[in-house]
Amino acid sequence: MLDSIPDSTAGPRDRVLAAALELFAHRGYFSTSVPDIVRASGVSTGSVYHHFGDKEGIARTLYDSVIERMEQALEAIRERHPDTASRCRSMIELLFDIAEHDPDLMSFMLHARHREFLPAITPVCSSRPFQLMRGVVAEGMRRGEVRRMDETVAAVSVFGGALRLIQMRLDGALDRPLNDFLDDTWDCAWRAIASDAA
Amino acid sequence: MLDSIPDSTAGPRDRVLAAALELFAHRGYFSTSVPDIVRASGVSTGSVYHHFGDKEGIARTLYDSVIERMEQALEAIRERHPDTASRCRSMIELLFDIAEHDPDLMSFMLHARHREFLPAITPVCSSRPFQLMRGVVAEGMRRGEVRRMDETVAAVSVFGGALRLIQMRLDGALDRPLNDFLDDTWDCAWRAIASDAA
DNA sequence: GTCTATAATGAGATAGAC
DNA sequence: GTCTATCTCATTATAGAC
Repeated sequence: MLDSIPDSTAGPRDRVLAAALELFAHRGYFSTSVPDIVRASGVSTGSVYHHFGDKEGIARTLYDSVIERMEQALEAIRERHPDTASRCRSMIELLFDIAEHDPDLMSFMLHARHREFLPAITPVCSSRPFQLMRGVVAEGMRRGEVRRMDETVAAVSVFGGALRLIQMRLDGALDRPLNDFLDDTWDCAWRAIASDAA
Repeated sequence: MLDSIPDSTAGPRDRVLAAALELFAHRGYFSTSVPDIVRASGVSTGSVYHHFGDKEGIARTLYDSVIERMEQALEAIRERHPDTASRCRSMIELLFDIAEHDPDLMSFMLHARHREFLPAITPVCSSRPFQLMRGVVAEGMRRGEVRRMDETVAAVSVFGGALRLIQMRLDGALDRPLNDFLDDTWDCAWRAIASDAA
């Protein structure tokens, strides 16, 4: 699993990141001011600017760390599972777990409009974690586990439902935990792209 | 189809809305200042505030209009098509068309973080258009056209892939028009939820 | 209803002591 | 490295003539 960013005991850098993640996830980047982060983290303005340069630097650091940890977790799944179906299922399970266990992290990663405040960022869909997920599906297609079709369509079709469900959960539109829906979600996801042979 | 909001010939109200839609879609709500809207619309600050009260009022008006037109278009599809499969397929087709023909509108409707600037708004997933889409799927389940499962899961599974693909297209991560992917997308979407009997 | 000019606020960022 | 005090400036919003 992903480790959460530490909060109270850690150094100022991590305290700022933890506070920023929570504030960004709940109010959004633009509705969070640097003074808000200063208050919530207990770190002074000067220290914040010393470590991160500017407000955007906080968001960038957070984004990079989130993306990297996500990628590692997905890569670990890819290595542990040999076949495409169990890889994809485990990835959906991971996403559900993170969304339940660390909703702020998932919220920041998923629905934050990063382009609005991180000008040089690549679109979420092109980020390395998503590319990795797409790669798994593409490999499944070469192996005959996934039906022949456009690779992008296959990738969005197998993960799109789960991502949408996560978004609903984060928005408070779903009362029960995501795990309750895992079996149904996975059934739909795999039917969408599974090879007819299998 | 949805009518675009008028731009140059219309009254100040519509000019402001058209300019705001474009600016919000491209830069986001928070990166768009009222002076930006004033410049782009050619309507004065005073007039803008006279009509909309405040900046949020512009976004709210836009949001309501977008949601309502969307709902009407979806409802028209529901009335025109008797069976669940052709209803869902037409809805995906509609979404693709809007995303290609009026990307600003789709962008504002889909990826705008409305909660960040419209405090009282209901989550996108609970908006009436989405509820309508969900209702169509639920009806299909009662009729036996859609497999028995959680209704929410069925709804996100049939539309999730298409929505994800639209997001990629809006983010510039997809070079070809969405229509090129319609058949593959629909095939996946319907396999995900179709009753085994059919 | 529409406009220009302006007020008031709070933001991001810096200076400089410790 | 950390802090407080402060600067600068763009933003939202208003006032009041026409």
